[in-house]
Amino acid sequence: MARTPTTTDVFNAVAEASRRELLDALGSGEATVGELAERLGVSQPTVSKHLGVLRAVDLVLVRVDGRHRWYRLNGPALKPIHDWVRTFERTWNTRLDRLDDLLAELKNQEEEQS
Amino acid sequence: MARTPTTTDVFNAVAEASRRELLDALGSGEATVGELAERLGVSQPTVSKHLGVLRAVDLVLVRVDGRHRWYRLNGPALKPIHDWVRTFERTWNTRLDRLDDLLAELKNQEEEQS
DNA sequence: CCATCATATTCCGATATGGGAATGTGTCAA
DNA sequence: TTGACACATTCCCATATCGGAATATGATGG
Repeated sequence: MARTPTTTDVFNAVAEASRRELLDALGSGEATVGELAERLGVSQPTVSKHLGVLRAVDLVLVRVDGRHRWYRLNGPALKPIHDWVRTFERTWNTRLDRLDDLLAELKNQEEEQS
Repeated sequence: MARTPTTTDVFNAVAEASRRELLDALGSGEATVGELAERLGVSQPTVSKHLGVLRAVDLVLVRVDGRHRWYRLNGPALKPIHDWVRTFERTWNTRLDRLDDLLAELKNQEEEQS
C-alpha cells in the first residue's frame, strides 16, 4: 500500500502547505485561478491541480462565469479537523483547566458554608 | 518533487488516519508499543514506525522503562492545526454567531430597561 | 552467558505525489 | 471563423509513502 491519497479526506488535502495557502487566500473572498496563481506566485497548472484536490474533498466551490472560474472557500468542510483537534484542546489549556477546577472548588466550599 | 514528507510538520503527520488513532488512543494516558499494537489491531513494526513519525514532529513523548517504552501524547504540538482551522471557524458558526448577536442584543435591551 | 521479551530498523514492492512542460477544451471578441 | 484568453488535463520523473517480512538492538531473568 502507498500513502493515503490526497483526495481521501480533508486531513490529507490540507496536509500540503500550498493548498493551505490557497484556502487562506480564498478566505478573503472569491478568486480566479489566474488571480490565485499570481498572488501565490505559482504556475497556473499547479493552482488548477491543487484546486482539483480541494474540490474533490469539497473544500472549495466553483462558479463558472464565461471563461473564468470563480473559486470560493467552503469552510464547513474543515469542521472535521476542528472537531478532532478540539478533543485535545485541554492539553494545552491546562492552566485554564486548573483555573476552572479552582473555581469549581471554591464554589463547592461556598455552597458548603451556606 | 514528490509529496511532502510526513515528518515535515504536524499537518502531514496527522494526515494518516492510523496516526490519528494512535493519538486518540494516547488521549487516555501513557501506553506501550505493544499495548497500542493490540488495541489498534496492527502489527508492532507498524506502530513503531507511526510513532517514529509522531515523535519526529513532537506529537508524542517517550519514557524509557527497562525494555518498555511508554509513549504519551504531547497535545500542545497540535496547536498549530487548531490555530489554523480556527481562523475559518466563523464560516460554519454563522448561526451560532447570530445567536450570540441576538443574546447580546437582548442583554443590551435588558440593561437599557434597568 | 543465554534465551526471551519489547522495540526499532531495514528491505521490499505497489502506488501516489507535486511540479514543469506540453497540450486539450471551451469561451469571447473582432 | 479565427486568434487570444482562462483553465483543465496529460505526461513525465524523482521521491516518499505504508505495510509486511525479516532482522537488528537492547534489556531482563535465570
